[in-house]
Amino acid sequence: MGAADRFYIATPIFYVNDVPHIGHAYTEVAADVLARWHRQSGVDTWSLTGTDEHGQKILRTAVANGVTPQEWADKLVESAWKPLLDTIDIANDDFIRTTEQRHETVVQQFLQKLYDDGFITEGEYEGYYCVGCEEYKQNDDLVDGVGEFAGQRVCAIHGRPIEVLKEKNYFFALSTFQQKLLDLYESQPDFIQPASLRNEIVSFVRRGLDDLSISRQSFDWGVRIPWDDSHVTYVWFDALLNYISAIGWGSDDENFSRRWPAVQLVGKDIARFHAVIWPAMLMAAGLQPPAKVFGHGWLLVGGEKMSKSKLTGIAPHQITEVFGSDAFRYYFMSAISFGQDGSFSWEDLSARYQAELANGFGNLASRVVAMIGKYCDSVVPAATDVTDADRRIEQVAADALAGAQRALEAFAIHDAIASVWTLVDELNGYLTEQEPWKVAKDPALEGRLHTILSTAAEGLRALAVLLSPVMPQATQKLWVALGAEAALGGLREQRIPDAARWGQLPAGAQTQPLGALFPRIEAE
RNA sequence: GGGGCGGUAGCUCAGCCGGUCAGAGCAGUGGACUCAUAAUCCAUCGGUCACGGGUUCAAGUCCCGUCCGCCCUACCA
Repeated sequence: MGAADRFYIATPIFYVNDVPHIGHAYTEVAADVLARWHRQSGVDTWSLTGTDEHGQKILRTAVANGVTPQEWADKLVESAWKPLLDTIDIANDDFIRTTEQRHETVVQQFLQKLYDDGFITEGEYEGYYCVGCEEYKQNDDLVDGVGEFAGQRVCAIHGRPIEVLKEKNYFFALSTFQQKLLDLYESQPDFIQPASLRNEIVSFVRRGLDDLSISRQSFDWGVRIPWDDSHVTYVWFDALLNYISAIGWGSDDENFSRRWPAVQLVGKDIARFHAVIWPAMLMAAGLQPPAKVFGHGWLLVGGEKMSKSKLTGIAPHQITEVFGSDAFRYYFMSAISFGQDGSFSWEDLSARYQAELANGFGNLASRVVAMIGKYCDSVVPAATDVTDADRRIEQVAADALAGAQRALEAFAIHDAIASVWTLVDELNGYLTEQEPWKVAKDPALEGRLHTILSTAAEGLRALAVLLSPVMPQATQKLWVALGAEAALGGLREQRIPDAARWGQLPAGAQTQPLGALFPRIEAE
């Protein structure tokens, strides 16, 4: 099976201790739209997401809450992360947790293989250790001391001097992969996208790589190092392996070779792990690197990256409760150039909802379905008197599809939506020009009336298919209202490449009343 | 300190290799229309493309400098 026939997309897995915010949701929605689009294009598609549950932070919060780390993780997965996927209507094929047996087994197998092949060596890790926190600190976590500790670097949390501690660690020979990585970036220029991120990564790798410490001795919430159970695996090394553990590496070779390699969708902050460490790990194990690492931008609130400490973090449900999940998906996918940072504001969301969804697409659906109800007894009419104006709609639909496919290939989700939207705009203009409400008054023009409404209904049929990956709920309602569910089968079974083929919605299909797809939202 | 990205109409942003590139959407204004969620359609107002130099026949578009903003600098999408 060729690369074009299959599509495996993976999101980063959520660190369970985080609080879900719209940034997490943004990544998920993007992956979901890409997956749904490919699936409906007839591509053998698999989409994966999940949770990252090991590490000291989780251990500590679990202890603070008086439960075991596993219980703590279980609780967060069920109360926060799986509900997030429902909130934004994600249709993932699998959900992997790093505490699952299927994952831990793979981590150990993988480590053992690298160890046996000489890619893992013993070394000594030297770091700043805060006794209060009971953990090693990065330089960022330190501040200048005051008072009796003036002149020293101290822990930002405890304000006390840190100790320099040494610990035996196992190291992954990352440094030996520098040239191989550079060769990869060179031979596969779109391995890292967008280009700005690629440049960043390339120059980072050129500066040289250190071996990576991949084990910890100071706590025990993690996957045991198979040949030395006094160590647990470094969380990132553990977490990255989810992308292959979930598809059966080491246990189901057939499925593994069917799915791998993956497109990795990541926030640009963790691109380094995915575009440097991860491919190196795979190379060490003799596996193909990911197909692509695509780094999307940040959601900015008030011009700055969202953050909890600045209280700009927004929970996805705050948005979906007001506007619905379709609007959430549409807004972030259409308003932001995928790959670049984008501003979020309630005002912008609200304005676009009103202008584009309620007044644009939603109202178009309303007026067409209402006219078929009113002038044609709720039966889709036949196009018997076709003019250039009607053919033009057909052409716009074909162009919209072609443009969307081109854009999607390049992961330009916003451009794909814009291309589809040309059909929304064209249909609204078409109705205004054709004035079916006037044509309806003259019995002699019945053929034209039917043709106009048939064309409009057919256009809506195409829109329902093309927009279903972005707005599964509204398009489903429209699909049923058009009588398409009964006449053509389920919306999800419709093939995107066929979406612009005219004349699919048969004359005689029974339409049903359609409530507002995107009801007006009164100002709060 | 080093690195990245950005500064284009009131707002959010397109503008790839320099030559209809001064644009889109929204907001504003005027008009048309009534099938529809007072919605749609047409027209229109609006910018010395951050600032200063330079290269060029020609520069938002390349080069240098300055100012401003954001981000990264090994474990936050």
